[in-house]
Amino acid sequence: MSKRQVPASVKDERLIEKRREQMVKGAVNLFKEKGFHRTTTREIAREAGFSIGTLYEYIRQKEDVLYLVCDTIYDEVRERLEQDIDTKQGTIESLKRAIANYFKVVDEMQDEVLVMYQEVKSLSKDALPYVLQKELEMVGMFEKVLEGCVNKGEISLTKSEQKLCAHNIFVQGQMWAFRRWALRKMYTLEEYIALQTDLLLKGISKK
Amino acid sequence: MSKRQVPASVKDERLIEKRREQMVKGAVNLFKEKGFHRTTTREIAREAGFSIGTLYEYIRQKEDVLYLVCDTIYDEVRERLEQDIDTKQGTIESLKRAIANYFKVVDEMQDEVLVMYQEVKSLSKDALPYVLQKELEMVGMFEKVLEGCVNKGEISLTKSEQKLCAHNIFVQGQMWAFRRWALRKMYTLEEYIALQTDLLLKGISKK
Amino acid sequence: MSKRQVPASVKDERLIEKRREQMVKGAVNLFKEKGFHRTTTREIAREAGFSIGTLYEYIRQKEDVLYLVCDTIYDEVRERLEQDIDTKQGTIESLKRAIANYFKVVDEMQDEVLVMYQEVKSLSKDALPYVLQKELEMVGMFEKVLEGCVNKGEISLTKSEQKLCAHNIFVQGQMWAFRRWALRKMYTLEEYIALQTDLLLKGISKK
Amino acid sequence: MSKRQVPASVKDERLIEKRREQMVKGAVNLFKEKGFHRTTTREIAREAGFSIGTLYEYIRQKEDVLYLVCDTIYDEVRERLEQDIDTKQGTIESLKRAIANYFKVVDEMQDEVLVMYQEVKSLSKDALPYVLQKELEMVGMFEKVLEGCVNKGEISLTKSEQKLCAHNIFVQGQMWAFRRWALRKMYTLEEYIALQTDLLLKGISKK
DNA sequence: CATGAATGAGGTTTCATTCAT
DNA sequence: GATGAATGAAACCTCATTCAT
Repeated sequence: MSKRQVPASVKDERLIEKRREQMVKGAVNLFKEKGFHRTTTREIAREAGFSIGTLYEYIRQKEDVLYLVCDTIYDEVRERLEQDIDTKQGTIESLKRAIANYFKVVDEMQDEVLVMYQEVKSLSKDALPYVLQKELEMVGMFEKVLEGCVNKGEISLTKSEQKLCAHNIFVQGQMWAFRRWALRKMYTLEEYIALQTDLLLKGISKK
Repeated sequence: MSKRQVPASVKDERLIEKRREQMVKGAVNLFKEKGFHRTTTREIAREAGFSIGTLYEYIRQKEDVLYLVCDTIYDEVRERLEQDIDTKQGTIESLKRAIANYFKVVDEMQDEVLVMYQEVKSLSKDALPYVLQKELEMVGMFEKVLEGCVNKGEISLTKSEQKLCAHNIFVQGQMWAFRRWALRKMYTLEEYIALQTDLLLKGISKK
Repeated sequence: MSKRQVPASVKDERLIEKRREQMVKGAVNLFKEKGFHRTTTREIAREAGFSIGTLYEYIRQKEDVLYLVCDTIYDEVRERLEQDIDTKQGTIESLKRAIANYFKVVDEMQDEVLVMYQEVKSLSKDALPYVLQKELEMVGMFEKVLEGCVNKGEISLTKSEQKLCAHNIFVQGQMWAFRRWALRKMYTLEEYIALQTDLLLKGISKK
Repeated sequence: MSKRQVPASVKDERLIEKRREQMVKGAVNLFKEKGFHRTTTREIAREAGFSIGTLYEYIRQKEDVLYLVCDTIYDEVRERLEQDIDTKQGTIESLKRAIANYFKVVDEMQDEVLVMYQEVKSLSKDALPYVLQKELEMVGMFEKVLEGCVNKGEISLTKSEQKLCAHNIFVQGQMWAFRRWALRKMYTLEEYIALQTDLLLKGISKK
């Protein structure tokens, strides 16, 4: 499944990219504050720095903005993950680093993660699969890291456990954004990383 | 923080309860399908089986419906949890049962949990705290169970770990609802319960 | 043109009178504050001390309340005028007394006068004539007093001037209510009475 | 106290002026017939010749239309008064002319005057002062004329009497609009002017 | 005779989208 | 390629009135 195209009336590809960047940037700010549905297209245009007419030269519908926003955020998160993760090393240490780095990315992009997290469901049946696919790919990255560790004999997990574990890691990262109302009162980011890593590795039962 | 009151024009308390039940039931169905914002008040009224005028005899604003929906769902989930959970026993077995029961409740109420999960953020600043409070109370129940186990020496966790672990359990239950698009393809409920419980207890690192 | 009947479902005449009194009293308070259109029938019922259902046992439409209000106020103003005015005496003194008394009545009933003044126009084409008729009757009282003075040779006015002068007096009384925002800052009631009487009698041109 | 601004979404000032003119014109017609409260925003838009959406590009609330209507009418009345009145001459003749002209303006604009007269009270507490201020300015114009006459020794009035007299003149003009149901049956405009001027100057008591 | 729950027409307002300039 | 005025469907909400109890 490749990238979903959002048609524009304008031809100049360079310009399209530029305008859409402005658009997404403005939209994230607004969605953060009021959510997708309470944000108007006029506000998006104004925040992006151009007119409502221009906005519609680069999208067909309001929902396209949401898609672009989600798409952009996922791309950025993934890109930053890819830089940090070494899926081949297969050491506990590399797993820990992957988790820590991912949690840090979430922390730095918490607004974006939150927005995306809360608004994906507003995407049309048409656009949703593309975004979910991206999520699966990211989960897949953690799966790879785990697999590496298993292969190296550092940990022992069935395929099923690997997959679930990858989902857990992914969700625990998002948790830091969408449950910050509760977690932030209790932990710093570093504590959160340390605790989650520990629980993940050792479990809770006595040895 | 006690229950937040939604004022009604109608006086008969019995009737209020009955009508609101109809209302919530209808609303959940609609929210499930189209989300809060895409659902109109007229649709809610129709689905509930009465007129738009009558709807507004029992609420002041559309948002009140959302609050009542969230409130009702939380109450039901908690009620069912309370029946099943034994916070005093302090055995690993009782912890497992608590988790399994909670996950089963989430499974049975997956539509409701999903709705609530996705729409809480649409609540006004005014209503949100009441709902978050309820969530914390439920997390607190798992904390108690964990504490019981610690006290009995069955497991060893710091206070901090207990709290985080309770959050994790709670979120992993919700996960079964909000990530069913991915999880359902891989696991049955029973498998999910078994795997999560195992990971939680033993962790992933080799003994 | 006799009194316009507002039909009631209830038979007991005594009761009708009592309920309508309550109704008018409550309504005047509300109209004073928010005007006829912004006042709801429910509010009228509540302020009157009974239920919306009961209200509609004594009127057919909301507008009937307005008619009853106007009717009642006019009757009270006229009644109080009739007590004070001596149309036969024909002295300047009696004219002065009539004016002073009328202005005092307006002052005491300023809320009612204001309400009536501002809301008559909301009466239906059907009810309006009855109320205007009452107004003409009151103007007629001043006309009589003026006529008395003319007949006694105290003042000299043509029939036309008498009529207009009566209107002027009547409106200058209402003025005290509907322009109180301006007049009250400049005059006490006594000053207002004295000045208006003086201007009326002597005019402004040098003798 | 300067002009109260009604915000528009449209930027082109020329266009705003034009559209608001259409709007006010249509609204006066409708208010004349059914009053402010019984006129719908849709009707106003249709009468003005554009869509409901366009209407709301030029106002924020229905009440803004009423404010613009009142504002416009006052401005027009005043403008026409200013053209005619010579406040400096100080002759009885100029006073008579001022009154006659004012009464003629009221006669020509009787619908507008009536509308404004009956609906000002529906203005919000926010907008009312601006309109009352305009009324005071117009009263002030008559005050000036009277003052001129006093200074020239043509008439003799105390300051207090001048002020009241100005109010009387102003109200007697409006009377011709709001009591036309009674006055028109008795007098032509010319008769009304002649009689009121006469009564004003000479009073009613015998010389 | 009194009540108040139910109704739904209709009010005001918003806002995604278009299109002439 | 950019603008922003115009549109009107459709949203939320109110409230006069009815009628079964």
